[in-house]
Amino acid sequence: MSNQSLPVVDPNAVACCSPLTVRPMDPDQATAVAPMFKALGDPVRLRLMSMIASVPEMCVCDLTPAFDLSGPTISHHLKVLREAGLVDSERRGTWVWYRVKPEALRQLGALLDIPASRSG
Amino acid sequence: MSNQSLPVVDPNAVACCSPLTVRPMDPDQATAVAPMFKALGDPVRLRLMSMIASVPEMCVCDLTPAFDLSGPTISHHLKVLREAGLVDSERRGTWVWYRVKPEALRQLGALLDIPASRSG
DNA sequence: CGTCTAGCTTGACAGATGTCAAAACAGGGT
DNA sequence: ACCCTGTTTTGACATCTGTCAAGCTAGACG
Repeated sequence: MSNQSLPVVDPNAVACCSPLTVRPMDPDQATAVAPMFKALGDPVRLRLMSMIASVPEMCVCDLTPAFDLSGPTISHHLKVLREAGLVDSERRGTWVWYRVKPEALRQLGALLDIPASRSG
Repeated sequence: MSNQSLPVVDPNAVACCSPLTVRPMDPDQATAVAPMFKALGDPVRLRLMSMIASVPEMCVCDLTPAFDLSGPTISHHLKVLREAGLVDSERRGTWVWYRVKPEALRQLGALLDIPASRSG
């Protein structure tokens, strides 16, 4: 199989991530993306996300004590972020480390972009 | 009262809207912003938002028929978007028109920005 | 005033969500 | 083998959410 005719930019991907302000989202894309926004729609998860995003990676053992919440609850919120595709986790020895998935952040950011032609 | 010593940029506002990736959000900001993400965290509302954002303003009468949902349900979702501060509505005669609030979109977009220094 | 249309509010209900306690699981150290 | 610590899973429960039907309000037009 040759890759000689692969387009440089997948046109589907362009439609997929063009800003909200450019064209109405099709229902499938909305269904795909909504869980990411939903995952960020809780104050605890938003803080978890920003704590993880502020550093290369973060141990659960450093996340949990920042909240007045039980370990299982933090674990639950981390699972929601993970299943939304916003973060990845990896166990190394005793501790579990979380990292953001920058491409997910970029996709959401792209959706919220306001093109220069609409900045009024 | 003179305004001679007003800072050009409110330092609080900077802290308020610096990207997630720059520093952990403080709990108050997370509580303030999460409802906006939450409002976008439903496929119907995400589509409504993008339909409204794609044009200067949009009549409810043109939004409702785009969904297989009752009028009250659409009205409910529009109320959620309105109370999250993402859109404004105005009645003019028979119809009600919805507009996006660009500054809200910009605030969320800014939070998701990935600074050039972190683009790896 | 009466009536028609557009949109919102209320009430009800099934299903989802946030939380914790208890139990289970994973590694490390003794 | 045993326990200790860190993390996740399970089960339970109160609250929140998405949806619709029915009723209500606002404006246009006779």
